[in-house]
Amino acid sequence: MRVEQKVENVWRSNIAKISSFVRIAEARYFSRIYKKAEKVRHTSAFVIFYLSGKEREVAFVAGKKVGKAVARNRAKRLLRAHFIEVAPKLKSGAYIFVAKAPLLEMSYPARRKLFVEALRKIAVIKES
RNA sequence: UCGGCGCAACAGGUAGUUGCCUGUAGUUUGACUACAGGAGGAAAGUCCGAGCUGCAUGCGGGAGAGGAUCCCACCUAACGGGUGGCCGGAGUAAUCCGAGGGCAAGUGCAACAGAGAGUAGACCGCCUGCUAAAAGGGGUCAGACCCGCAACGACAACGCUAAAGCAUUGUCAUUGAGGUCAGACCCCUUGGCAGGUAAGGGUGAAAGGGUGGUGUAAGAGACCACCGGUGCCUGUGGCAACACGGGCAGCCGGGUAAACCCGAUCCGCAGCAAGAAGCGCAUGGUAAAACUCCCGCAACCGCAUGGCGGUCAAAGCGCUUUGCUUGAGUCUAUUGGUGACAAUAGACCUAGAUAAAUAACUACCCAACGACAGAACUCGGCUUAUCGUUGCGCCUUCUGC
RNA sequence: CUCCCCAUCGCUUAACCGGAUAAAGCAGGGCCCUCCUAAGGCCUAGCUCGAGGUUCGAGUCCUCGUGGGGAGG
Repeated sequence: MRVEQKVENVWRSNIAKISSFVRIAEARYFSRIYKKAEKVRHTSAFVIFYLSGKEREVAFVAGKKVGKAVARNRAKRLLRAHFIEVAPKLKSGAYIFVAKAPLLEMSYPARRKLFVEALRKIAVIKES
């Protein structure tokens, strides 16, 4: 219930909207998704956590291992850019993408292929 | 020209597709549309200085603790920053570098080596005196002995001669030089003892001014000349640091304060996770405070009232709003100044996010995938990281003409 | 974001007020001992986070950087 309330607040304040997905901003909500994630997909460049639900929520994370501030920002932007491409096809629920260091060294086709394949493996892309 | 030095600017661009943040306006108001704007020279490290905000009533002052700075003048809101100079060092030069007060206030430290390491010091050396019955060398003197030599004399023998005499041999005596032995005296060297001496050697990172002379037993600032340095007085130039001189003085008092410390100057402390407001939650009568202390004034409270004592009532948690971007602002021109910078005029508004916005992809340009790298309250600096491109000014050991 | 600490062989610690060839234990390598191993004995390699500065001399003092750690919602 508490989490739902937080989500309401986020909605009301009208911040951080990406392609009809709302950004996740609450630290406790993050750890909740990490623990209860229904599907977790590891790749060489990033990790995906997915928890199904009515709302459409997303977050992009880059830890200190990725690099300095510039590298972390770029990693999150790359993940966000790929996410926007496939966002309309995704099922509703909470997504968290955690970047890893090798992401920055990959070329665009390789990144895109890896991203789409990973989402398809956990079966969250609606077949249309 | 090669090479080098200094200063400044830029930090990929263009087009298309899909997207992000903020503001303004509009609409069918939890959204959408249009327009405008949207990281840096270091945004970094957090090393300094401020603004701003608070810190047990406020204002003012003082002391202590603690910290910082240290040639001079100027610039600046301020600074430990900058500019110009001084001094010292590097370089042919342009130019660059320097935490650059005080160890002739005190206390401490200097391993090893060395005689001695801070009121200096005698290891070698140099010099003086004493010692010697010690050792060696030299000189003088007189003596004893020795053997042969030389000279001269006496005697004897033999030979020659008429004789004087000559020659040879032997013995003795004298003299001379010589050798050996022990002795006396003197000198030198070595040794021992007592001193003198800091010129020289040697040790060390460092040995208590340097060079030459006088002087002395040998030496020494013991004395003298010149040079260096220190202190005091003083002249010229400079705002000053200081520079160039003159005179006097004692003879010279080494290094280390990024050792304790002393002196002068400056600083109250904490930080936007400061602080303020709203809504909600759940407690609570003791917890919470930002270096310590003193004085004065004012306000208020209490009391036993010309005085004495005192001064917080909330702190917390969750969310939202605010602080939050117009400011010691930026650009241009002119003037003043060697310069940092200042003044005047005009123009401009230039990110304010909050899991945190500038992106992804395609094509082309260029030698280049492009360097270092992402605002988080805001400024002024410093330091560190950095692929390159361009412009301006300057130097001349070297390369070429 | 702000404010503080720390750094010595592979690991855990020493090194006094600046004076060494930087020390010890464990771990490593070699040899001895043993039928073999363990234990034990002997020997051995390996370190002051990096760059400057102060000093005659720096692990120690100072500055800058690097890498760790902590506190504040």
